[in-house]
Amino acid sequence: MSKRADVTLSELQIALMRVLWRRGETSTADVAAELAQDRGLKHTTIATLLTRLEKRGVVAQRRDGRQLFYRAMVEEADVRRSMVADLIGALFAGDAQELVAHLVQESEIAPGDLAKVKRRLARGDHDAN
Amino acid sequence: MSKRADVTLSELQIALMRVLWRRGETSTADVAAELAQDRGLKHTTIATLLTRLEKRGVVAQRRDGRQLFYRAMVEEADVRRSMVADLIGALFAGDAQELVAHLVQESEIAPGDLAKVKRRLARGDHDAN
DNA sequence: TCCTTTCTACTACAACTGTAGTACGACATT
DNA sequence: AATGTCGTACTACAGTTGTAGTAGAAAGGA
Repeated sequence: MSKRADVTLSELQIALMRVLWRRGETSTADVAAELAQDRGLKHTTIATLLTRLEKRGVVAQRRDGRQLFYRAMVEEADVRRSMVADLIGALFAGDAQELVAHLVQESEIAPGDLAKVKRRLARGDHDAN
Repeated sequence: MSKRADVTLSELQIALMRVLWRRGETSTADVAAELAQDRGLKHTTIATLLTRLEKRGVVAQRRDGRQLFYRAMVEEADVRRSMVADLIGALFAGDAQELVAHLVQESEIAPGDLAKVKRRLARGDHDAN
């Protein structure tokens, strides 16, 4: 009935997904090109990763000739939702306010920025700063 | 020079640590009692988990007779710091403000609560609501 | 038509995690 | 002393992740 809730991915898997989120359907080679660049991973490694994500249903593959194209089956927002919720559950007793307090205390964010974020969201501006 | 930075723990490992954070030095049996209760885990499972955390240096053990007592070697704040930083890095392009925006958009927190958190921190009140 | 390059499929392998079972020594109880 | 109990140490085993190598088909070039 609701969204496919639990999508937890590793950092590397998220990096893979980011490529697909940004570019839409992408060939293995193109994904590999970006990741191999940034992280020195071999093409076969990327191919393996993509195959596994496909097996999990996180991405879907389409074949065209001998090439495979992948596209994301989960949205970035879904992954954020479930992973943030998991973190809050595990580390902040399920209380999101505690997480915000942590961010301020650890100087991850300045107190004044809270208001800034609030204002920007109030404006319906979901992006800029 | 700085704090032992990278402490990433699984949900279950965090649950273990929470016991140690709350109770200080605790015997295997006592940790097991709490966790076995909540999660239906066997004592030997908890013992294994603790041994592994000890090997990683996350906890330290002290032997008294045939019993082992464990205590946390990392603070909860350290774990929060590194895990939150990892999450922000992986999922919010390193921008903590984006995480806060996410919390508000996904209704994990009400816009008005941002101010509330801010006020309470300004008061130096690091706990209550 | 061969040789080379390109891709995918399959296999491999070590680390880490969740979850226990078993063996064995120390203690407590008859 | 004989037994049962408690607690630790060691072993096990499947699933996931990071990382790749190799084989074999296909496509492109010379």
